[in-house]
Amino acid sequence: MMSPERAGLRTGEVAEQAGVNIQTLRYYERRGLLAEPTRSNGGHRLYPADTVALLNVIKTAQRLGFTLDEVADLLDAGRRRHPTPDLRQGAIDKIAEIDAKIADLTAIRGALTEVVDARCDSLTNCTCTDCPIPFLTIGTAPPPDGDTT
Amino acid sequence: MMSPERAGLRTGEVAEQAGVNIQTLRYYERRGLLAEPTRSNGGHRLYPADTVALLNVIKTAQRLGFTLDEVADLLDAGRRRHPTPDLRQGAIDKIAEIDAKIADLTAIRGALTEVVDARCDSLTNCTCTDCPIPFLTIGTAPPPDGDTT
DNA sequence: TTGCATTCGGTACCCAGGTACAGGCTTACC
DNA sequence: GGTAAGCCTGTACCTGGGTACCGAATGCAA
Repeated sequence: MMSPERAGLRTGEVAEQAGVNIQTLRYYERRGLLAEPTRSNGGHRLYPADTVALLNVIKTAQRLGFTLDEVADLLDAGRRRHPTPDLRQGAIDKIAEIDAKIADLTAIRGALTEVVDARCDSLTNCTCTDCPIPFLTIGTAPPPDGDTT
Repeated sequence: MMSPERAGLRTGEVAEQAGVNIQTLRYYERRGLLAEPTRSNGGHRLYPADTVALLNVIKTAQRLGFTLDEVADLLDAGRRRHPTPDLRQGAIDKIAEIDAKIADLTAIRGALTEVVDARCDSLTNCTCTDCPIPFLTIGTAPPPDGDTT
Protein backbone atom coordinates (compact mmCIF):
# COMPACT_ATOMS: atom_id res chain seq x y z
CA MET A 1 0.00 0.00 0.00
CA MET A 2 2.88 2.36 0.76
CA SER A 3 6.58 2.00 0.17
CA PRO A 4 8.33 2.19 3.52
CA GLU A 5 11.22 4.26 2.15
CA ARG A 6 9.03 7.21 1.29
CA ALA A 7 10.15 10.52 2.72
CA GLY A 8 7.26 10.86 5.17
CA LEU A 9 3.60 10.36 5.92
CA ARG A 10 0.98 12.12 3.90
CA THR A 11 -1.65 14.34 5.43
CA GLY A 12 -4.36 11.75 5.19
CA GLU A 13 -2.23 9.05 6.74
CA VAL A 14 -1.30 11.20 9.72
CA ALA A 15 -4.86 12.38 10.18
CA GLU A 16 -6.25 8.87 10.12
CA GLN A 17 -3.64 7.41 12.44
CA ALA A 18 -4.04 10.23 14.93
CA GLY A 19 -7.81 10.30 14.62
CA VAL A 20 -8.01 13.96 13.71
CA ASN A 21 -9.39 15.87 10.79
CA ILE A 22 -7.08 16.81 7.95
CA GLN A 23 -8.05 20.43 8.40
CA THR A 24 -6.95 20.20 11.97
CA LEU A 25 -3.40 19.43 10.91
CA ARG A 26 -3.26 22.60 8.89
CA TYR A 27 -4.87 24.50 11.73
CA TYR A 28 -2.24 23.27 14.18
CA GLU A 29 0.44 24.21 11.69
CA ARG A 30 -0.93 27.75 11.54
CA ARG A 31 -1.06 27.84 15.34
CA GLY A 32 2.54 26.73 15.59
CA LEU A 33 1.84 23.43 17.30
CA LEU A 34 3.11 21.44 14.38
CA ALA A 35 6.26 22.50 12.56
CA GLU A 36 5.90 23.04 8.84
CA PRO A 37 6.64 19.67 7.33
CA THR A 38 8.73 19.08 4.25
CA ARG A 39 6.94 19.00 0.94
CA SER A 40 6.94 16.79 -2.08
CA ASN A 41 7.95 18.33 -5.38
CA GLY A 42 4.30 18.90 -6.06
CA GLY A 43 3.78 20.70 -2.76
CA HIS A 44 2.15 17.92 -0.76
CA ARG A 45 3.08 17.77 2.92
CA LEU A 46 5.26 14.91 4.11
CA TYR A 47 5.22 14.47 7.86
CA PRO A 48 7.87 12.79 10.02
CA ALA A 49 6.72 9.55 11.59
CA ASP A 50 6.54 10.87 15.16
CA THR A 51 3.89 13.40 14.22
CA VAL A 52 1.16 10.96 15.18
CA ALA A 53 2.60 10.61 18.67
CA LEU A 54 2.87 14.36 18.96
CA LEU A 55 -0.76 14.75 17.99
CA ASN A 56 -1.74 12.29 20.68
CA VAL A 57 0.15 14.38 23.18
CA ILE A 58 -1.62 17.50 22.03
CA LYS A 59 -5.06 15.94 22.15
CA THR A 60 -4.45 14.47 25.56
CA ALA A 61 -3.23 17.74 27.01
CA GLN A 62 -6.31 19.38 25.59
CA ARG A 63 -8.62 16.88 27.21
CA LEU A 64 -6.93 17.80 30.46
CA GLY A 65 -8.06 21.36 30.11
CA PHE A 66 -5.00 23.01 28.61
CA THR A 67 -5.60 25.50 25.85
CA LEU A 68 -3.71 25.17 22.59
CA ASP A 69 -1.46 28.04 23.61
CA GLU A 70 -0.67 26.26 26.85
CA VAL A 71 -0.01 23.05 24.99
CA ALA A 72 2.37 24.95 22.73
CA ASP A 73 4.16 26.20 25.86
CA LEU A 74 4.39 22.72 27.28
CA LEU A 75 5.85 21.38 24.07
CA ASP A 76 8.19 24.30 23.85
CA ALA A 77 9.42 23.68 27.36
CA GLY A 78 10.00 20.09 26.47
CA ARG A 79 12.01 20.81 23.36
CA ARG A 80 14.93 22.67 24.93
CA ARG A 81 17.88 20.66 26.03
CA HIS A 82 18.65 22.88 28.96
CA PRO A 83 15.73 25.14 29.71
CA THR A 84 16.29 28.83 30.19
CA PRO A 85 15.37 30.21 33.62
CA ASP A 86 12.16 31.51 32.09
CA LEU A 87 11.11 28.14 30.75
CA ARG A 88 12.21 26.53 33.96
CA GLN A 89 9.97 28.82 35.95
CA GLY A 90 7.17 28.19 33.50
CA ALA A 91 7.56 24.48 34.04
CA ILE A 92 7.53 24.94 37.80
CA ASP A 93 4.32 26.95 37.54
CA LYS A 94 2.75 24.32 35.33
CA ILE A 95 3.64 21.64 37.85
CA ALA A 96 1.84 23.55 40.58
CA GLU A 97 -1.13 23.95 38.30
CA ILE A 98 -1.11 20.26 37.51
CA ASP A 99 -0.93 19.36 41.18
CA ALA A 100 -4.02 21.46 41.79
CA LYS A 101 -5.80 19.72 38.94
CA ILE A 102 -4.89 16.33 40.30
CA ALA A 103 -6.13 17.30 43.74
CA ASP A 104 -9.43 18.51 42.33
CA LEU A 105 -9.86 15.41 40.20
CA THR A 106 -9.17 13.30 43.24
CA ALA A 107 -11.87 15.14 45.15
CA ILE A 108 -14.38 14.66 42.38
CA ARG A 109 -13.39 11.04 42.14
CA GLY A 110 -14.05 10.63 45.85
CA ALA A 111 -17.44 12.23 45.49
CA LEU A 112 -18.39 9.94 42.63
CA THR A 113 -17.21 6.96 44.59
CA GLU A 114 -19.59 7.97 47.33
CA VAL A 115 -22.37 8.12 44.78
CA VAL A 116 -21.57 4.67 43.50
CA ASP A 117 -21.52 3.36 47.03
CA ALA A 118 -24.72 5.32 47.71
CA ARG A 119 -23.42 6.37 51.06
CA CYS A 120 -24.24 10.01 50.62
CA ASP A 121 -27.62 11.63 50.63
CA SER A 122 -26.42 14.17 48.15
CA LEU A 123 -23.13 15.46 46.97
CA THR A 124 -24.14 19.04 47.27
CA ASN A 125 -26.23 18.83 50.38
CA CYS A 126 -25.12 15.82 52.30
CA THR A 127 -26.23 14.91 55.77
CA CYS A 128 -23.83 12.03 56.31
CA THR A 129 -21.78 12.62 59.42
CA ASP A 130 -18.64 11.13 57.94
CA CYS A 131 -18.98 12.71 54.53
CA PRO A 132 -16.33 15.17 53.47
CA ILE A 133 -18.68 16.63 50.85
CA PRO A 134 -15.75 16.79 48.47
CA PHE A 135 -17.61 18.67 45.79
CA LEU A 136 -17.86 21.67 48.02
CA THR A 137 -14.21 21.70 48.88
CA ILE A 138 -12.70 21.44 45.44
CA GLY A 139 -11.48 24.43 43.61
CA THR A 140 -10.36 26.15 46.75
CA ALA A 141 -7.07 27.00 45.11
CA PRO A 142 -7.51 30.03 42.86
CA PRO A 143 -7.53 29.30 39.15
CA PRO A 144 -4.21 29.96 37.39
CA ASP A 145 -5.68 32.89 35.49
CA GLY A 146 -7.34 34.20 38.61
CA ASP A 147 -8.63 37.54 37.44
CA THR A 148 -11.67 39.26 38.78
CA THR A 149 -12.21 41.80 36.03
CA MET B 1 -24.59 45.97 53.66
CA MET B 2 -27.40 43.41 53.41
CA SER B 3 -29.99 42.28 55.89
CA PRO B 4 -29.27 38.65 56.72
CA GLU B 5 -32.93 37.71 56.85
CA ARG B 6 -33.52 38.41 53.17
CA ALA B 7 -34.89 35.52 51.17
CA GLY B 8 -31.73 34.98 49.12
CA LEU B 9 -28.79 36.49 47.33
CA ARG B 10 -29.29 38.77 44.41
CA THR B 11 -27.73 38.11 41.04
CA GLY B 12 -24.98 40.64 41.53
CA GLU B 13 -24.06 39.30 44.94
CA VAL B 14 -23.77 35.74 43.71
CA ALA B 15 -21.82 36.80 40.65
CA GLU B 16 -19.34 38.84 42.64
CA GLN B 17 -18.81 36.22 45.32
CA ALA B 18 -18.32 33.47 42.77
CA GLY B 19 -16.22 35.63 40.49
CA VAL B 20 -18.39 35.12 37.44
CA ASN B 21 -20.28 37.42 35.16
CA ILE B 22 -23.94 38.10 35.84
CA GLN B 23 -24.77 36.96 32.34
CA THR B 24 -23.09 33.68 33.09
CA LEU B 25 -25.61 32.96 35.83
CA ARG B 26 -28.46 33.35 33.41
CA TYR B 27 -26.58 31.29 30.87
CA TYR B 28 -26.08 28.46 33.34
CA GLU B 29 -29.74 28.65 34.22
CA ARG B 30 -30.64 28.21 30.57
CA ARG B 31 -28.20 25.32 30.35
CA GLY B 32 -29.75 23.63 33.35
CA LEU B 33 -26.68 23.86 35.57
CA LEU B 34 -28.38 26.17 37.98
CA ALA B 35 -31.94 25.54 39.03
CA GLU B 36 -34.34 28.40 38.46
CA PRO B 37 -34.15 30.40 41.67
CA THR B 38 -37.10 31.90 43.44
CA ARG B 39 -38.06 35.39 42.49
CA SER B 40 -38.93 38.55 44.31
CA ASN B 41 -42.38 39.99 43.75
CA GLY B 42 -40.89 42.15 41.05
CA GLY B 43 -39.29 39.21 39.31
CA HIS B 44 -35.71 39.56 40.47
CA ARG B 45 -33.85 36.32 41.13
CA LEU B 46 -33.09 35.34 44.70
CA TYR B 47 -30.49 32.62 44.98
CA PRO B 48 -29.97 30.21 47.86
CA ALA B 49 -26.74 30.76 49.74
CA ASP B 50 -25.01 27.61 48.49
CA THR B 51 -25.15 28.80 44.90
CA VAL B 52 -21.73 30.32 45.23
CA ALA B 53 -20.25 27.00 46.28
CA LEU B 54 -22.01 25.29 43.41
CA LEU B 55 -20.55 27.78 40.98
CA ASN B 56 -17.09 27.05 42.31
CA VAL B 57 -17.69 23.38 41.69
CA ILE B 58 -18.79 24.10 38.16
CA LYS B 59 -15.85 26.32 37.37
CA THR B 60 -13.40 23.85 38.83
CA ALA B 61 -14.82 20.95 36.89
CA GLN B 62 -14.56 23.04 33.77
CA ARG B 63 -10.93 23.84 34.37
CA LEU B 64 -10.39 20.12 34.55
CA GLY B 65 -11.62 19.71 31.04
CA PHE B 66 -15.24 18.72 31.55
CA THR B 67 -17.78 20.29 29.27
CA LEU B 68 -20.81 21.99 30.74
CA ASP B 69 -22.92 19.03 29.72
CA GLU B 70 -20.58 16.72 31.56
CA VAL B 71 -20.62 18.98 34.58
CA ALA B 72 -24.40 18.86 34.50
CA ASP B 73 -24.18 15.07 34.49
CA LEU B 74 -21.77 15.07 37.41
CA LEU B 75 -24.03 17.34 39.41
CA ASP B 76 -27.03 15.30 38.45
CA ALA B 77 -25.36 12.14 39.64
CA GLY B 78 -24.53 13.83 42.89
CA ARG B 79 -28.04 15.04 43.57
CA ARG B 80 -29.81 11.70 43.79
CA ARG B 81 -30.03 10.09 47.16
CA HIS B 82 -29.82 6.60 45.78
CA PRO B 83 -28.64 6.67 42.22
CA THR B 84 -30.48 4.72 39.61
CA PRO B 85 -28.50 1.98 37.88
CA ASP B 86 -28.03 4.35 34.96
CA LEU B 87 -26.59 7.12 37.05
CA ARG B 88 -24.52 4.62 38.93
CA GLN B 89 -23.01 3.35 35.72
CA GLY B 90 -22.46 6.91 34.59
CA ALA B 91 -20.58 7.61 37.79
CA ILE B 92 -18.48 4.51 37.31
CA ASP B 93 -17.63 5.60 33.79
CA LYS B 94 -16.72 9.05 35.00
CA ILE B 95 -14.44 7.57 37.61
CA ALA B 96 -12.57 5.63 34.96
CA GLU B 97 -12.32 8.79 32.91
CA ILE B 98 -11.00 10.70 35.88
CA ASP B 99 -8.45 8.02 36.60
CA ALA B 100 -7.19 8.32 33.05
CA LYS B 101 -6.94 12.08 33.43
CA ILE B 102 -5.02 11.75 36.65
CA ALA B 103 -2.65 9.27 35.03
CA ASP B 104 -2.05 11.59 32.10
CA LEU B 105 -1.53 14.58 34.35
CA THR B 106 0.91 12.58 36.39
CA ALA B 107 2.83 11.71 33.23
CA ILE B 108 2.96 15.33 32.14
CA ARG B 109 4.01 16.30 35.61
CA GLY B 110 6.85 13.81 35.46
CA ALA B 111 7.94 15.19 32.11
CA LEU B 112 7.95 18.73 33.42
CA THR B 113 9.90 17.65 36.45
CA GLU B 114 12.53 16.27 34.12
CA VAL B 115 12.64 19.60 32.36
CA VAL B 116 13.09 21.46 35.61
CA ASP B 117 15.84 19.09 36.62
CA ALA B 118 17.28 19.42 33.10
CA ARG B 119 17.92 15.74 32.99
CA CYS B 120 16.33 15.20 29.61
CA ASP B 121 17.57 16.27 26.24
CA SER B 122 14.07 16.76 25.05
CA LEU B 123 10.65 15.66 26.07
CA THR B 124 9.66 14.65 22.61
CA ASN B 125 12.94 13.30 21.39
CA CYS B 126 14.95 12.29 24.41
CA THR B 127 18.23 10.46 24.31
CA CYS B 128 18.51 9.79 28.04
CA THR B 129 18.80 6.10 28.69
CA ASP B 130 16.70 6.20 31.85
CA CYS B 131 14.06 8.56 30.52
CA PRO B 132 10.53 7.23 30.22
CA ILE B 133 9.69 9.97 27.71
CA PRO B 134 6.34 10.37 29.40
CA PHE B 135 4.97 12.77 26.84
CA LEU B 136 4.93 10.04 24.29
CA THR B 137 3.14 7.60 26.51
CA ILE B 138 0.27 9.72 27.71
CA GLY B 139 -3.11 9.52 26.16
CA THR B 140 -2.83 5.86 25.43
CA ALA B 141 -6.32 5.30 26.79
CA PRO B 142 -8.90 6.23 24.17
CA PRO B 143 -10.78 9.45 24.82
CA PRO B 144 -14.21 8.97 26.42
CA ASP B 145 -16.00 10.14 23.28
CA GLY B 146 -13.81 8.03 21.09
CA ASP B 147 -15.43 8.51 17.73
CA THR B 148 -13.58 8.63 14.44
CA THR B 149 -16.21 10.38 12.32
C1' DT C 1 -41.86 60.03 45.86
C1' DT C 2 -37.93 60.74 43.77
C1' DG C 3 -33.85 58.94 41.98
C1' DC C 4 -29.92 56.05 41.28
C1' DA C 5 -28.23 51.31 41.21
C1' DT C 6 -29.65 46.74 39.86
C1' DT C 7 -31.92 43.50 37.43
C1' DC C 8 -35.04 42.08 33.82
C1' DG C 9 -35.58 39.64 29.08
C1' DG C 10 -33.93 39.52 24.48
C1' DT C 11 -30.73 39.67 21.05
C1' DA C 12 -26.33 40.25 19.10
C1' DC C 13 -21.74 39.66 19.40
C1' DC C 14 -17.05 37.54 20.72
C1' DC C 15 -13.24 34.03 21.05
C1' DA C 16 -11.30 29.28 20.82
C1' DG C 17 -11.07 25.38 18.36
C1' DG C 18 -12.23 23.26 14.65
C1' DT C 19 -14.71 21.75 10.07
C1' DA C 20 -16.60 22.23 5.35
C1' DC C 21 -16.49 23.56 0.74
C1' DA C 22 -14.77 25.25 -3.82
C1' DG C 23 -11.84 24.99 -7.63
C1' DG C 24 -7.46 23.50 -9.08
C1' DC C 25 -3.09 20.65 -8.95
C1' DT C 26 -0.57 15.88 -7.74
C1' DT C 27 -0.05 11.12 -7.18
C1' DA C 28 -0.51 6.61 -8.22
C1' DC C 29 -1.99 2.92 -10.70
C1' DC C 30 -3.69 0.81 -15.16
C1' DG D 1 -1.74 8.98 -21.13
C1' DG D 2 -6.00 8.59 -18.67
C1' DT D 3 -8.28 8.95 -14.51
C1' DA D 4 -9.71 8.51 -9.72
C1' DA D 5 -8.26 9.50 -5.30
C1' DG D 6 -5.84 12.59 -2.57
C1' DC D 7 -3.99 17.07 -1.42
C1' DC D 8 -3.38 22.13 -2.23
C1' DT D 9 -4.87 27.16 -0.73
C1' DG D 10 -8.35 30.12 0.69
C1' DT D 11 -12.43 31.36 2.76
C1' DA D 12 -16.69 30.57 5.10
C1' DC D 13 -19.02 28.37 8.52
C1' DC D 14 -20.04 25.82 13.04
C1' DT D 15 -20.18 24.71 18.19
C1' DG D 16 -19.22 25.67 22.99
C1' DG D 17 -18.91 28.94 26.34
C1' DG D 18 -19.63 32.97 27.40
C1' DT D 19 -20.31 38.72 27.14
C1' DA D 20 -22.24 43.10 25.86
C1' DC D 21 -25.82 46.06 25.01
C1' DC D 22 -30.66 47.59 24.95
C1' DG D 23 -34.72 49.81 26.83
C1' DA D 24 -37.89 48.80 30.49
C1' DA D 25 -38.98 47.55 35.18
C1' DT D 26 -37.63 46.87 40.18
C1' DG D 27 -35.26 47.74 44.74
C1' DC D 28 -34.27 50.57 48.16
C1' DA D 29 -32.71 54.50 50.64
C1' DA D 30 -33.29 59.49 51.55
